[in-house]
Amino acid sequence: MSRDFEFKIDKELGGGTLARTGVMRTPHGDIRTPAFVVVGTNATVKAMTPEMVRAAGGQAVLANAYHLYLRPGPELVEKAGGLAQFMHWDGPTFTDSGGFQVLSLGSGYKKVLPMQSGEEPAEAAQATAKERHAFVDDDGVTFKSHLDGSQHRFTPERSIQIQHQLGADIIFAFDELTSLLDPYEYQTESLQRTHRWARRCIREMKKLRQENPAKAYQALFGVIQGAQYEDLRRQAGQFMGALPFDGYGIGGAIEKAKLGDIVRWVNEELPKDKPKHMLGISEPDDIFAAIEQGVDTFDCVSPTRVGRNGAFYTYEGRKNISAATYRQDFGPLLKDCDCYTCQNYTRAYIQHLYRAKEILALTLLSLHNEHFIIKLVDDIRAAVADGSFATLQREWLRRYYTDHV
RNA sequence: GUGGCUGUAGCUCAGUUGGUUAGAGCGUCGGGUUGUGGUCCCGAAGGCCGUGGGUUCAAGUCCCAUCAGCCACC
Repeated sequence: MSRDFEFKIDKELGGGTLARTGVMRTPHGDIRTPAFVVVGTNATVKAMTPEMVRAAGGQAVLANAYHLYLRPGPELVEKAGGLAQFMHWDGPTFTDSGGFQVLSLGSGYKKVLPMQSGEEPAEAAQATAKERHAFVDDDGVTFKSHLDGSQHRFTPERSIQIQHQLGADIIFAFDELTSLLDPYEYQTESLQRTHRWARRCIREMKKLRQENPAKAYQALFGVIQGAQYEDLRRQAGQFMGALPFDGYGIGGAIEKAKLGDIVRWVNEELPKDKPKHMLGISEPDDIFAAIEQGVDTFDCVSPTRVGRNGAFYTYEGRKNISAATYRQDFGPLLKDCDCYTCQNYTRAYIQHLYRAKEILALTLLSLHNEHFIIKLVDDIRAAVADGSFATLQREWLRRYYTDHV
């Protein structure tokens, strides 16, 4: 347990929900929760400067051990003064363990983790086997770099060592990602392995803290797996909850329709006073569902990724800037939005930039999207605090998902 | 003027010895991307195959004429 990390719950919503507001205290600043953590995998939020991330309301940034291990290497980041200093971000940072990436990037991401089922299982499984670049054994994972195909190996110890060098405030235990397509027997076997790995992560963290007291500030979050099975998720919650983690990440293969249930099962088992981070979500309905069931922080690549592909968020749903109807639209992306993009640029101009493949388009769209999602979470936090969560959820989602002509 | 080359989707081009509803890339129009490969994927629209004749059961493909562009030589 880190002595420099603290989580305090301010307000619980009650009424059959697990929603709450709180504050995470890290050595590099506080995070008011629920909070959306901005993803900066490669020690950068793609297309945005840290000042822009801050202006968009971002409180914390999450980078990735897998990517930074491959390039530029954790030694360099450590030499630079750690992740935050290296990337010029003066706030809290997270790093993910790389457990997800060694499997998802190596073996065909789309095939491993379908958020919405609807794919032919046989076909998908075949593709997974064919493209497989990663192999799991009880000790760790051997995988091939997506950059140059070179072979590497992560173990729980190695992942923690790398994250220790990267120096983020909050780091994650090394876990095994399974696919919804894996049979129950394999999910069970994998879960036991993830739990053995969790113990090894704690042991390695303890050792590193003793060896290097100056870096003892890092908080370690355990990751809950268990796929779509209630018994496995609850079992994971009980097992991991008994270990001395500073907080928990909820991960793994999650079918969209079951997201709320899965989070509830897990959070009913985990200690209430520990912070819960949900890995990789940001669709508005998912955000509401996760917060309702007690998630405190989450992260997602979506706002920047969809932005780089021309999409922008509005209260009436997601739109595409390349749409012909915006050719002569001299209004902002979103009326009454107070982000830098909407305050200064028109849809017509941003469409021109996007069609001309100008890099500023990516920046302006990413900034708006990050701001939009962050503001949504800020509004939800306020609604949890004043008890209006249910009303906000109902009205916000109805407006967003109704077909507007 | 003579000889040669080229005319197929908005653009650049493929189209076998003539053989079903003529294809690709880009562009256009629309959709997708949830612990990030500025990647990529999925749909759709769009073509009197320069024009007119001819041969043939059948012509983008072969023949003739004609128009346009390019090149070379007078």
